[in-house]
Amino acid sequence: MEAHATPAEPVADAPVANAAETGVGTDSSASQSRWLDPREREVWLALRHLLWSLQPAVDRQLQRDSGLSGPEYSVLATLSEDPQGMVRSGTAARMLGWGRSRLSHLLRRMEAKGLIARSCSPDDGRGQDIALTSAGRSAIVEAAPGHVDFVRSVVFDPLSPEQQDALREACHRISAAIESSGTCEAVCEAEDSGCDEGPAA
Amino acid sequence: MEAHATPAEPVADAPVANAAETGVGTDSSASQSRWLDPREREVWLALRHLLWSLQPAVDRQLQRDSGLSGPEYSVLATLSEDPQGMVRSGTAARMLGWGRSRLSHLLRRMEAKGLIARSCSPDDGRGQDIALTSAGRSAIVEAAPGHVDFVRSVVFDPLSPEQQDALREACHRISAAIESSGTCEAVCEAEDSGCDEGPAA
DNA sequence: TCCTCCTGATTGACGCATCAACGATTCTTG
DNA sequence: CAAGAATCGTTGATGCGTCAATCAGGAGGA
Repeated sequence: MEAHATPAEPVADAPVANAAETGVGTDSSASQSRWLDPREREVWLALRHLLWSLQPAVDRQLQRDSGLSGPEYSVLATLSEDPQGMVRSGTAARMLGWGRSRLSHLLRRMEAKGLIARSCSPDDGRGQDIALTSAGRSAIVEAAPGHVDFVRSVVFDPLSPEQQDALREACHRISAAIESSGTCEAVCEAEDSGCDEGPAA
Repeated sequence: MEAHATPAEPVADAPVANAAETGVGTDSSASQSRWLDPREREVWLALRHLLWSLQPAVDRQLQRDSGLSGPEYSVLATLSEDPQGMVRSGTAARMLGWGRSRLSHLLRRMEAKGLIARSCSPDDGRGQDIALTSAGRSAIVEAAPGHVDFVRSVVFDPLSPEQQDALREACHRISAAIESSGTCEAVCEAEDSGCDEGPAA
């Protein structure tokens, strides 16, 4: 059921399985890291399962119903937020919390598909202005309702408001811990962005 | 701060932003999907942020401290669970909740690195037995403690036991909703597997 | 002005995931 | 036993993400 790279109580003195998968408990090894106890293990497995299934599920719904990949949708959504439907590449990368490279690769493919257009000369000769094409706007306008419906059916419908708030709080705390652990990178430099006003159809 | 493909109140009658990013509210569009209200939006953004940061963080920690990718670690962990350190390819795929193709590609690379070995003849001529090499076993044994420490520091330390349980429950519910939405695939067919006993060093 | 440094963005290489198609083997059934 | 079907695993194409290297434009100082 839970399946997935599941752990296994190794041996020795270490309480139980490691993070979520392993089976290498033993006593030797380095560190005196406390293994996860059964309860913690269940928590981690549940979270792990969510990580492995939610993102792909969202992507698949978009792909299936709108022919857009998750990242493409994110870019189009970001552009659609802007009154002009046009933002600097670097700004978009910051808003998305992505690295420039990642966005650049994606924009190349999206430009080829006609979803966005790049005009290379702003006031700063280095930047590029990314603009939503009409095809891009149609795509996002058509994809949004289904996306919202899906998210609602998958994360909101099965949770009570209290559970939703608890989830938000947990997410915030974990995210904060990740950020102060130095183990992130592009995702962390995000700054501004809020919600302007959507141009819409 | 939250940044990320953030929404934007579009226009019209629709309450607010869509799932988490968009800006294409409008009144037209199809469906009468209820947009997310501000509170829901916050929940979704927090979850979205977690999805985008936790998995990469775990992968980076593994890569940095052990030279293993996340998927590689999962495979090694799965093999290490088995007393023989050897399982059928298809079985491993089921335990991991992965597609056969995905595993096959990964195994090819792992075999090239000497982490695992494939012996092609079991009782069933189609299958392959995947075995942990000594190098593979060393790798997982060395990587596990750091992995557990990281998971502990990032998801358990910042949460009270009550919050952890609430998180588990929320994850279960969302995962269940995903599975009954038909928007998953390989991840969902998992069956058996629990925790045997770890072979360890 | 010229040189240096910083920033903005692209590129190529590589690992990774999905999808569709393909051999291969085993099971099933007439 | 001999199709035909289901299963196992691989492969190739393509999209996606990261990293390191690179090019291009702009900013500050001598």
